[in-house]
Amino acid sequence: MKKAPTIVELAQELGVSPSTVSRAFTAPRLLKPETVDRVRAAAAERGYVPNVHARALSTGVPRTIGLIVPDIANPFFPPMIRAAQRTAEETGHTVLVADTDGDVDREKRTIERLSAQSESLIIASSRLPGDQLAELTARRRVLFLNRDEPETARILVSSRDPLARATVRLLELGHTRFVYVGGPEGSWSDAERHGTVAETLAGTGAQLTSLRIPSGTYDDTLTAGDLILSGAPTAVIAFDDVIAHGVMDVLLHRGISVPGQVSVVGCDDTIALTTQPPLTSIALKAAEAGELAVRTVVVGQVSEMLTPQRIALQGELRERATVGRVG
Amino acid sequence: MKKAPTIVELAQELGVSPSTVSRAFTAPRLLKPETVDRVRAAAAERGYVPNVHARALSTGVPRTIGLIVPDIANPFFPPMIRAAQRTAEETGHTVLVADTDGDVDREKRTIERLSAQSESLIIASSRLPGDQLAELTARRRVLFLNRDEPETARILVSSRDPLARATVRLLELGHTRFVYVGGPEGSWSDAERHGTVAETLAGTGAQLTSLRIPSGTYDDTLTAGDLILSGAPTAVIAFDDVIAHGVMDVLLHRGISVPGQVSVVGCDDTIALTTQPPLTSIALKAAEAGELAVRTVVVGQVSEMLTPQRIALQGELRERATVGRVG
DNA sequence: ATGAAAGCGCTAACAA
DNA sequence: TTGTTAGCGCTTTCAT
Repeated sequence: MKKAPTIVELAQELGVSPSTVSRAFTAPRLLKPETVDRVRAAAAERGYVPNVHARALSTGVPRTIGLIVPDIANPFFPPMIRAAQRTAEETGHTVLVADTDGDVDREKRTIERLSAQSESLIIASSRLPGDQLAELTARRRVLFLNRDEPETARILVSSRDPLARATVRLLELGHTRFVYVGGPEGSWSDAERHGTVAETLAGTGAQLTSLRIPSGTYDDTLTAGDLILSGAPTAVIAFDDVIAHGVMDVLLHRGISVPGQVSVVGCDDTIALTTQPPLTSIALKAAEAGELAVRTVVVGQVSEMLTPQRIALQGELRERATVGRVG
Repeated sequence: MKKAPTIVELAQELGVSPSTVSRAFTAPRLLKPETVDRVRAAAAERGYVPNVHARALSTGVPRTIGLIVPDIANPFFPPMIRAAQRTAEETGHTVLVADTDGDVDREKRTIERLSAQSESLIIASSRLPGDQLAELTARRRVLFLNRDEPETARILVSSRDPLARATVRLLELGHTRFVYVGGPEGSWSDAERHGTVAETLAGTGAQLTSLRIPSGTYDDTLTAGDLILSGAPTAVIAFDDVIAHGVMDVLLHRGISVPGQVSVVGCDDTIALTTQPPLTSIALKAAEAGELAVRTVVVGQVSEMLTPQRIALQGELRERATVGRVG
């Protein structure tokens, strides 16, 4: 296997100094344009690729951004990861993705491991206790996604506005008995969604019953059918589309028509999932969050911590066919 | 921001030489056990983490494995990526995942970029022309996933055996008119599945019609409804579950019962997707492939190319409720 | 069993 | 505009 040439070899072949070769890539404006061309041409021809490790060691800044997610197989994350990687490319950064399994210990270990080789960390849906987050922020350049801890830099993929809008819409259509079917315990998203529905309904006289499908699976939603229907709801708002799908099938099995008798609203707008009739849902700004996260951590001195700020990216209501007038 | 100590600082504090600290991690058997303990304890306490860049530069082997996939958002890949990362951890390797968008140029650039910082490359569903693959294999330590190029090291996530079994089963149930609804053009999986169905049906007198939904989307499958049904099939075998789902809804819309009048078989066994009745499908060994891929590239000298070999991991037929006697 | 020293490939003062 | 030189943090002979 033929290995790529080093900067020194290239320099010798060209009869210039190593610094000249280096500068042709890192500070071309310091060189005579024709020198830059000559070096770059030779580099391209010989297949020279700068060694990231040597560069990182020399400059002290690894052009790497660590991205930690609880579960890469959760369909919410891949679009975010993609967007982060595309954005990082623009500034020559590499995104190192790691998966914690939603496990706190694993998350801690992953943070340790990635810290050592990244200039910044982006942590999604962190399960770390609040005090540890604060401590972490003080020592590392870190940005949180979907974790709303005061005094930290964070970006939230919010469904507040569109969900409030959906709830108001249901109210306008005459709905009075609501059920919120929540998802995993301790999730910021679940808390936000539940809170939004509760706040919007407060003082309207409408009744809200809440329950939770901790696993978030379709099967468990089916199992919880009786519970969901016990309050004879006219509208069901689900934590996400998978649960909403389960709710629809519970309804279907009992001959309850959607949206004729009961309206259903999902969240996440997972396109892979196609229900009959098409589910009204909320499209989240996951990709935008990934992009913004990278842009945020890439600016400024790597030796400085990120300025604490809270950015909430509002999703969009996608009105389809599962919401109708109460009747 | 307090930065992690280096090996030299740690050595000074302990009153030993840098080599001793280094050896406590890389070659503890050369040291007196009590020295090892002392160093490790101090390291843990001071939060010492070896600098991967320095290590990679010094040893010449970056303990990094590049994993290139066409689309991280394709539900087939995340489980594979997860498994690869978990396995890589065992040997202290890091998996660097990159996404090519299914674009050949981007794939080439990604290969260049990752080669420079990885000891091996695992490339899934490569779109590169055959001759370039050969050239690449000669220069880099690379393993292919789902790309069946002779003379290369490759692992194939196969559905041949289970799909042949499903086809035979349909034959036994009296089916005679089959339709294969294919997926993306040029995909190895699609070719294998189509080929398996065709080979199994050959000489049985059964009739096979084939078409393709290049986008692989649910909506486009719906649109192709007339085409799919034009041959009045009694059994439809779909490239994947998304297409199978579309086929089922096409059937549903026209009042054709499943499996009463038409049987349907999917592939991939995407659990997120739950059809009515439950879809008979084929579970693929994606995670196993990710694990095996890492184990394969991790062994041996990094300066040597991988020995060409073809490993096919057979999936499993999951018989559910969409296959029945021809009626 | 441990230390001293060289060097991995690159960048960044400092010189020229 | 270009060259020289000294590290970056670590591993690894070679000494001791």
